[in-house]
Amino acid sequence: MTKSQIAEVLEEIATLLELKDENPFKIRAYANAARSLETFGGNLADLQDEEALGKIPGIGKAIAAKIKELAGTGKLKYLEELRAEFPAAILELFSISGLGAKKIKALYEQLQISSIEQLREACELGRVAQLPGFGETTQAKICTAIEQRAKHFGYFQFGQIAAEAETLRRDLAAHADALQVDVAGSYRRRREIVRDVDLVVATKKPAAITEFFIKHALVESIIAQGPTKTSVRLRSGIQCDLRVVSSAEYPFALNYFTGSKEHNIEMRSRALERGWTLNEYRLARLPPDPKAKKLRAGQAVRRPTIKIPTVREEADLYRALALDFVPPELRENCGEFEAAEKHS
DNA sequence: CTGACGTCGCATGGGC
DNA sequence: GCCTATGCGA
DNA sequence: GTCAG
Repeated sequence: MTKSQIAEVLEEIATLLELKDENPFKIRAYANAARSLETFGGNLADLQDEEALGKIPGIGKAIAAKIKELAGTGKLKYLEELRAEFPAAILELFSISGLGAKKIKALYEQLQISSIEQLREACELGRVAQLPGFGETTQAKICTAIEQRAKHFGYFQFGQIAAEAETLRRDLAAHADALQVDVAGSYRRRREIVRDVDLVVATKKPAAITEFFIKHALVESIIAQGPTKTSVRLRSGIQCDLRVVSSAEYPFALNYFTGSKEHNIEMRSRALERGWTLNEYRLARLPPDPKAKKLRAGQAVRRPTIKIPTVREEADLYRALALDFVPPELRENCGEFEAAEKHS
């Protein structure tokens, strides 16, 4: 069994544990282990060497043993047991956007729904809307989500949507109230496959930008709309998210929404090392730690906090974290930090 | 051994 | 109609 | 379930 196949198994375990309503952190532990194994570039000569496996971040004793079993026998008792608790097809329901473990579980337990086809039928018969926690609106949304999936499987080729993305960026940028505009997300990272288009706009008039956006000719329907975040469906069928922020927040939002998730985690952790906290809006001083107090009452105990540099553009943020600028294409936490590390 | 594990915006359903 | 807890997605 | 303190 290959590394990727084993990672997929760990993903499946995470999904099945979610359906079982297991501890969310246990679920994430499996998902993290899957990701970690997948991206682990090190010399893993032997997937059966539990000791070596345990050294991979996110993989401990329990998961190392499971990987060993998989690598050795091609099977996993634990997985078989989990699978036995649900019909095999039920996992495809997770590909309907808007459906998560909780809703899928309810549909399964109360209407015995375990496939997309069964779900479509139940929606058309109006049965889904009767369930507690569901309603007419949710039922209708599920119907359109099923149609969406049939058309695109939820994925798009970069080239398929490049023209739309650029048009939106250009038209937003031409708006008098738009101070800065960029396409972020996996599109900015130039991934071949993208699931949505993420736009970030800096403005002093969020409402004006949002209104302009939802009325754009490329927008087919509105999925969600709020003061800072708006999601729409474009004519091509792809989902497009608009984030509206202030100029001061812009570099942070652009960086955050460009990702990748793994890259962001590493960025946050580098900020932490310097006594800062990084999120999609700002770099700030770490809030006072409640238990690091009490010593030397009366005296201000100061943490080795470094003064926060001003960040006006994305490059400033990398500079603040003592990194060379990392081009979006390389932001996958596959060695870019080692490469960007400034050895002083 | 024990506590943390990211966090927040939006839509919805249901109770008032 | 308003308020809030929950699920979902990112 | 994994990790750091």
